[in-house]
Amino acid sequence: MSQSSLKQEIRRRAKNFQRVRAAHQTEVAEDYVELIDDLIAETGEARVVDLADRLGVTKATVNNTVQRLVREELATSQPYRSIFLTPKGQSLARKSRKRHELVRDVLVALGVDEETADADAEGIEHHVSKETLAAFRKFLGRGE
Amino acid sequence: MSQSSLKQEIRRRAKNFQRVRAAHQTEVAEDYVELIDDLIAETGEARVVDLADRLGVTKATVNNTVQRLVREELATSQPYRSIFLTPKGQSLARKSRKRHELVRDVLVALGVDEETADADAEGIEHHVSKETLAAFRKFLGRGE
DNA sequence: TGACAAAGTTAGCTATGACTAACTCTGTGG
DNA sequence: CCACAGAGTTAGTCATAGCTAACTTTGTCA
Repeated sequence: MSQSSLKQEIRRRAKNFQRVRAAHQTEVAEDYVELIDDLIAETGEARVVDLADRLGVTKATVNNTVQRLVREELATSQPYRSIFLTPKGQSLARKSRKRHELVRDVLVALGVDEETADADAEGIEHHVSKETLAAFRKFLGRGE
Repeated sequence: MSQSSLKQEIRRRAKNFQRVRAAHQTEVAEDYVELIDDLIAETGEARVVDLADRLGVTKATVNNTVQRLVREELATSQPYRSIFLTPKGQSLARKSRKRHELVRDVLVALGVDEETADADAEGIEHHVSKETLAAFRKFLGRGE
């Protein structure tokens, strides 16, 4: 490999690490909006205490994060009231859920048991590119 | 679903989120030791400046993280000298590389192009359980 | 109707992991 | 043999994301 293409390769990989780090910052938001959407569907409202229980964190942590979601215009909240999603938040929630299900289904198709597949999909889903999602859909025979 | 199994389900999912968060804390360490191992193999030594270039961060950031690796007994370093892995660090590096390659190969087998597969594997590899890795090996016909 | 439990909030702490800027050390080429 | 460029380090800042402890608000039921 030439000197210049070696440098290019190094830069390409660096960009990739940067992409992964960026994905991390969106993960939390995706997990929250998906859960908020679920809770509203299941119980009619999304409360701090329920998010805390389901995420395995304290109410204080949920509060902090919800404030970030509000700042990013993914959610709305009034003091002492339950949390709602903005249209932007809803669309992110649905996109996240679909992606989660696709990843889980691929894992199951590869022979992973359902519970493990669901658990692993939670970590994996945030790092799957559009191209890979398309390949997954094709693999499962769900159109391109 | 009964009340008690609903609660169990909630606890199970909370544990899973906690597991994913814990995985995040090991990701950085895994990326570093893998790169350090690569650099030593390729160039004979692992320098701060090369790690910084390849990870897309500054030298200061690399320094901080290397100190954490030393604290966790994954690496050793003397001031103004290059970085080495402890046996524990080497074993983590090799485990990480194998896992990365396995994930990449599965993605390629599913029809993802090589460059995308390698890029996505970087984010995904840290969230794949033993069970799923075993299923991947079986899927690729590489023994159980 | 008001006490109190449950829910929500706030304040203040920790660690990680990123940054810049300013510094020191190393080692090599003139 | 030493100047200086390049490498490494340190100090100080910021945001995220977690925690506990202490507080306030809400809403229910005796």
